[in-house]
Amino acid sequence: MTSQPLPSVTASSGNLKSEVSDFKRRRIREEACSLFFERGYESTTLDAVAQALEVTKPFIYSYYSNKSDLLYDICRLGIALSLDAIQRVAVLDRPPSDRLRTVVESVLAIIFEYRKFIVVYEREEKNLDVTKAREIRDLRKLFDHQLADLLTEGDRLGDFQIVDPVLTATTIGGMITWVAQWYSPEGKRSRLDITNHTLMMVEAVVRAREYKQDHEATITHVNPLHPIRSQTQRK
Amino acid sequence: MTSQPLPSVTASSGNLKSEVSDFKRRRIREEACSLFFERGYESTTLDAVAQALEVTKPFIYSYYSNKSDLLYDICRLGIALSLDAIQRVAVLDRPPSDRLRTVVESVLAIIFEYRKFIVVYEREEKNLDVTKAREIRDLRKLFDHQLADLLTEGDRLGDFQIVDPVLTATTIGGMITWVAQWYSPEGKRSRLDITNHTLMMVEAVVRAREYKQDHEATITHVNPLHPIRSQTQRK
DNA sequence: ATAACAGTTTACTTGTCGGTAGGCAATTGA
DNA sequence: TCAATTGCCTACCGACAAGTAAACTGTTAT
Repeated sequence: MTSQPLPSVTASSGNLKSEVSDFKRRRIREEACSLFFERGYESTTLDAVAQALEVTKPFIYSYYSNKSDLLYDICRLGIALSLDAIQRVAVLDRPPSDRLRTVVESVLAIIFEYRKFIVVYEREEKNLDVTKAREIRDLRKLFDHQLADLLTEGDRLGDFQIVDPVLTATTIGGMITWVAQWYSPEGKRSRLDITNHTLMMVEAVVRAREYKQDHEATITHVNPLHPIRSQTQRK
Repeated sequence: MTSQPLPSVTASSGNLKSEVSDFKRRRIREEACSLFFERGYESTTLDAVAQALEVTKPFIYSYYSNKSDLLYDICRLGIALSLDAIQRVAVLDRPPSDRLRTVVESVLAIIFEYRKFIVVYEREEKNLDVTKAREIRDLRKLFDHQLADLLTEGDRLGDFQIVDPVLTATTIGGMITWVAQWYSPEGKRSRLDITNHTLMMVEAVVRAREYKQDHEATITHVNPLHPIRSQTQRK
C-alpha cells in the first residue's frame, strides 16, 4: 500500500543471515531513537549509541552510512507507520464515520507504541539533508491528504458537517500528533482514556458546522495586546 | 502578571544607553531565532548568527553569556507571550465563552507574529540545561492550567459542556500550538481564515459532551495493525 | 591445513565550533 | 589634551565527535 514495502518492523523474510542483519539494524535504530528522543539528535554521539548497544562506532557505520542516514530511517518509520494505517483503513468498505474512528484508534495505537519515533521525526526533521527532508514531508502531506479525502467523502454523504475539510484534517492531524508530545506511559492517563477522549474531540470537530456561529465578522481588529511590530521587522 | 516583568519586547525604559543595549540584545535574539528556526539550534553556529548581524562572535558574547543562554531567552519569550495573553484575559469580567474566544484570538495573533519563537521553543527545549528547561516547562504547564480553569468555570456556569477540562485544555492548547508548526505567511490561508476556523474547532470541542456517544466500551482490543511488540522491547 | 571472507574492533585523523585573551579604537570626562 | 573607560574585533585554543584505515578474529570453503 505504501509505495515501497516499508523496511518492515518485524523480521524480514529471506535467509537467516539477512534476518540477523536486519535485526541488528532495527536494534541500532531503536536505541538511537531512544537516545535522540531523550537528548536530542545533535547532542547524541554515535559513540553513545554504540555504548548503549555495547558495541563500537564502526559497527554502526557498517549498517548505516552516516549519522543522518540513521536519523532518516527513524523519521521514515515515524511517519510511515501512521500513513500505512490510514491507507489500510481508507480502502475499507465501511461508512466514513466508521473509518474515521478506526483511523483515530489505529494511529493513536501507533503513537502509544512508537511515540519516540514520532517525536524524533517531528523534532529533528531539520537535521535531514533537503532531499530526504522533502521525502519525509511528502509522506506527511499524503497523510493529511488522505484524511482530508475521508472527511470530504463523509461530508458529501452527510455523515459529517464540515466547513473546510482540509483545515479540519490539519486540525485532527495536529490533535493526534500532539498526543505524542505529551503522552507518557508513566502519566496519569491510560491509553484507553486518551483514545476515548480524542475520539470525542474528533467527533465534535467533524460536526462543527452545526455550531457555526456568526462570530466571524467580529475579528477584524488587530489584537491590541502587542502594539509593537518592530520585533520581527528589519530594515 | 507574569512573575518577572518579562524582558520586554519593546524598548526598555531607562537611559538611552541601556535602551540601545537592549535593542542590540533583541536584534541578536531575533536573528538567532530566525536561524535556529531555519537550520536548527545545533546546526547554527554563533559565527553564522554574527555574520547575519554583520558583527563578530565576541560581540554576541558581550550580550549573552553563552549559546544556550541565548536559546533560553528565545524559549522564554516563546512561551511567555502566550502565557501573558491568557493571564490578561483570565481576569476580565466577561463570560467564559467570551474569554475563551479572546484567548484563542490573542494567542493566535501572537503565534502569527512570533511563530519562529514558538517553534524554536517547542523544538529545541532539549538543548537547554535541565534547570532552565524545567523553568520553561513550568510556564507551559501554567498556560494549560489557566486554560483548564477557564474551561472548568465555563462548564460550571453552563456555557460549555465539557467532559474532561484538563484533557480538553490540552487538546485546545495542542490545536493552537499546531498552527505555529504549519502556518506560513506565504501559504494559502490568511490569518483571519485560520483564526475563524480555529475558533470554530474550539467552539465544537467545548460543546463535545452534547455528542458523547456510547462508542467507548468498544475499544478494548489492541489494534491489530501491528502484531509485533518486539520492536520496543529488549532483554 | 589454509586461503578467503565477513564482521567487528582499535586507534587514528580531521574539521568544526564554542568559548576566550588581549589589543585597538572611539567616546567620555577632567 | 590626555587619561580612562567602554565596546568591539582579530586571532587563537582546546575539546569533541564524525568518519576511516587497517588490523584482528572467527567461520566457511577448498
